[in-house]
Amino acid sequence: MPTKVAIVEDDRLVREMLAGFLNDSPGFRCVCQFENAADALREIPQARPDVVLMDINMPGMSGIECLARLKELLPAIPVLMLTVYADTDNIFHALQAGASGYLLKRTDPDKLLEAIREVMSGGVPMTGEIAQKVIATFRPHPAGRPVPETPELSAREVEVLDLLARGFVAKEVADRLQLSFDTVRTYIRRIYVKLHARSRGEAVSKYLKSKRP
Amino acid sequence: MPTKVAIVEDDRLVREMLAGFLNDSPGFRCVCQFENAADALREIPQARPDVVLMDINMPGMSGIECLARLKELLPAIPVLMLTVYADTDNIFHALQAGASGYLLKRTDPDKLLEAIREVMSGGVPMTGEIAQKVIATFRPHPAGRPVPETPELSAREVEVLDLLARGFVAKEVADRLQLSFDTVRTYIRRIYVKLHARSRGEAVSKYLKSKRP
DNA sequence: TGTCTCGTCCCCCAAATGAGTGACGCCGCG
DNA sequence: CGCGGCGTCACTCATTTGGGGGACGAGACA
Repeated sequence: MPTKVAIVEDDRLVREMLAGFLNDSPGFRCVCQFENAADALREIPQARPDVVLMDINMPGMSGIECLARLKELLPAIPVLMLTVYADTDNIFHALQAGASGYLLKRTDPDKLLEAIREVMSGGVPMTGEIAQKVIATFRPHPAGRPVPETPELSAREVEVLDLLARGFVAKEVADRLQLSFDTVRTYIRRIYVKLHARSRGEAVSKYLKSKRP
Repeated sequence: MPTKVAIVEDDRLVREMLAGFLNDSPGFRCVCQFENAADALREIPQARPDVVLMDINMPGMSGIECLARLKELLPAIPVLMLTVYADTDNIFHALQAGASGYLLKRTDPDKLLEAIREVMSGGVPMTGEIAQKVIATFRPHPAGRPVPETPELSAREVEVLDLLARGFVAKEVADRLQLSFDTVRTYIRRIYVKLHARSRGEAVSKYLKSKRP
């Protein structure tokens, strides 16, 4: 019985070429394809593929969000992320959400089949490029601790974050710290990048947790 | 030597009547008056009054914010809050920020002098009406614990807050919980009221602190 | 029975936020 | 000596938020 593959990819061309390629490869079968995350979430539980190939950049729900939700429905299903970008942030989020592998789209087709086989046998395939970034993320800089660390915020950033945690809005922080509003917003943005956060709530929560674990 | 009083009050009429009244009262002296919080913050450290009468409702910086900052500059100076509103929220914030007393403006003038005397001798004067609300705030409902409690959030509210702490925005929370966007916002608003918070950051911070003190 | 809290949803509005850019000077590390 | 990180500020834009309302049914509690 061939390995049943589901494809989630908004670009029709890429999607169909991928499906075609899989169907031409002995031992693989594309059993369903979706052009958006919502459809995928709805149909995949019925389709019961063995593995999902998921694009990250899609209009509407992102592949990472889709991955996270899919994992709630079907925790066991392996999902391979496919993307054109090798940016640390997406990698981080995808792995955190339970991705079973992370491939760049420019990966050559044979490697893709290999990766699917690998994932089916419990591996976590990723290109060397990605693997490097992954280990970099988990080992901040020097002689590393093995756990994901809070990237160290600068003193100013901590000041700002602390005030945010105490309920002040950006404008009030600016007043208090005698800074311009835009400066404070710059800090907040940098904090988000460092903490992999997207909102006040997440930043504050990670900040507090890093203080008292 | 008379007690030196500073007045912060935007309403000119009220301010001057108050000053006049104090200056007519033996043992009291209004040494400075300000029509806004910013001026007060700038001048009060120089003027060195014995006590500050602070209005809450002022355009621009509120009396509570002014109080908080003043306390950073001069932690020892007693500040009496004067307000027309007896709403729990302002009381809560003012006391938290270090107010030494909380009077309603409709308090009769003699009581005001008495309150100033009381504050000067280390007391925390407040009208009975206020005092009631204060104790109510510190003792949620039944047979009370003496410490300020996290008002218990409902199960749904906790669910929402938890997702907020994990970085989801209201819309995403709605999707995840299968609720309408407006419903989620209603929860968030109720959470703010219960937690005396004004933002994601403050709510999340109080929530996490209540879980691990 | 009346009054409350919940859970759910709806509307409006002004202000705050996030995101994307861009810029400039300073400092430290290689 | 350049490059990156930091601190500082500016501008634009769509979206989200916070803060007001109001509404209705289901239970709880009195």
